[in-house]
Amino acid sequence: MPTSTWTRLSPVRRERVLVAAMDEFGTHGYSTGSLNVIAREAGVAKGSLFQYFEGKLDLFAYVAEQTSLRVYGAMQPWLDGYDGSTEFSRYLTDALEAWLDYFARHPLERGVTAATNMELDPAVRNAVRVPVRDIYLAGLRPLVERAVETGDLRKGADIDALLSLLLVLLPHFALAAHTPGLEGPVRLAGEHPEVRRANIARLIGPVLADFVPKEP
Amino acid sequence: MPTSTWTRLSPVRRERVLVAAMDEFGTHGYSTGSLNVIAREAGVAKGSLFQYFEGKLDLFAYVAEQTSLRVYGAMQPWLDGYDGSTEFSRYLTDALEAWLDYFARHPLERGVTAATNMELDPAVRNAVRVPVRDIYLAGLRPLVERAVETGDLRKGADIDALLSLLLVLLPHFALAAHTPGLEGPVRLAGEHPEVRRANIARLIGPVLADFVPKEP
DNA sequence: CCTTCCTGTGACCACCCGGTCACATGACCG
DNA sequence: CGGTCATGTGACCGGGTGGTCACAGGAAGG
Repeated sequence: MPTSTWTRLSPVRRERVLVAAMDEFGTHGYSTGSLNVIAREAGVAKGSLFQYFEGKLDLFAYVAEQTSLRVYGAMQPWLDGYDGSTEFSRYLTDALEAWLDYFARHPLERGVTAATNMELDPAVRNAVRVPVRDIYLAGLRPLVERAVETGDLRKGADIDALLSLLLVLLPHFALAAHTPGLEGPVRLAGEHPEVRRANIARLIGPVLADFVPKEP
Repeated sequence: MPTSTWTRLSPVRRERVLVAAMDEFGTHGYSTGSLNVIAREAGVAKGSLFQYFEGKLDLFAYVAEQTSLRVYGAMQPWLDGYDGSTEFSRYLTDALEAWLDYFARHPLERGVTAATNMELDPAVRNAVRVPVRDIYLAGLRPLVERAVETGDLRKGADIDALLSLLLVLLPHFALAAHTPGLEGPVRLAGEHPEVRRANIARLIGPVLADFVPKEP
């Protein structure tokens, strides 16, 4: 948790520090990220960082939390906007396209998401990855449950299984296009938007097939 | 690539260095892993490491390659053993159970696999993750193609899509049970083997549903 | 005016890093 | 024996790390 000094800070100074930290941690990860660099890029003395946060881990946890809130906020219209008026697999393809676009256009958030997902140290992961997963779950579960209620997903569908699969696929989709070695034969960084959209459908379609109602 | 000195080394000494490096990199990852620790744990002078490898990255790449070969070798019976005599989803569930067991019983290989998958630095990923993905693909594609030939998977199934999904799910399955924040609601670290097996089927079943022949 | 409190600062600390290199050891060979 | 070569060693190097702390500046309030 940030100190009370941090909360009293001028918004511009806060933003400068936050952006510098997102950039550094997002580019180099937690352990390799440097507080010296963050302070320099933010135009702030290193000592100041320790007046705002308890230490490196505290700062990283704050950065991860703020980032996931930004991402969550950007996707909120999609989470709220599902009303069963379109087929669920069509809706999900649209949402994933927006999801990919968001990370393509927000490299800072993408970097921090990558750093959060790829952190190895269990202590750091517990401080950072576990809370983020719970934020994802809190957003996705109501959506899926609503889709089952409206009959857009099959009654009796294994909701937990679908959520588990989405929790694997969402970060993958967000990062695969920009992370060497993550992409399989079906590419998500294709030049043409139409190709990319078709490929999203190729990947998510089969996963959903067992969850949608069977055609009579 | 290791130096010629390395190849001339006594097997015991090679193994001591390899194990120490797997342990250190597997526990702390590439950038945080320490050559000092590796040398100490292997009972070898630090200078010797630089006679065996060009530097830290060369050693890590070697460790990653050897590890993926060990893993590949352990799964080879499964890759070769598929003969279409059992339903494909049943076969894959069995294979994934063996996959999970292997990593549960081989913490060194699991650690290195995690470090390989979670490395953030693009230069390191290109040296390490991309080759490993190609090894996976080279093992999986023939298997899937064979299953389509035997009719165990639907004719005209989108093989590339299935491979892409497997490339996401396999490392996830290997690591989720031991990595905080990776597991979704359907847990793979369940105490009872039967529960774990059922959960594997809950996750892989829906993914395969669209690829198997439709029941008449 | 002085005092008090909050905030900002960067030199400084102990520590660890990857990498180097001058030297020791010892096997092999003429 | 002496000479050569491959190998092993660890002190040493420059550099970067997270974190600390004595001090400076300035606003508020008496």
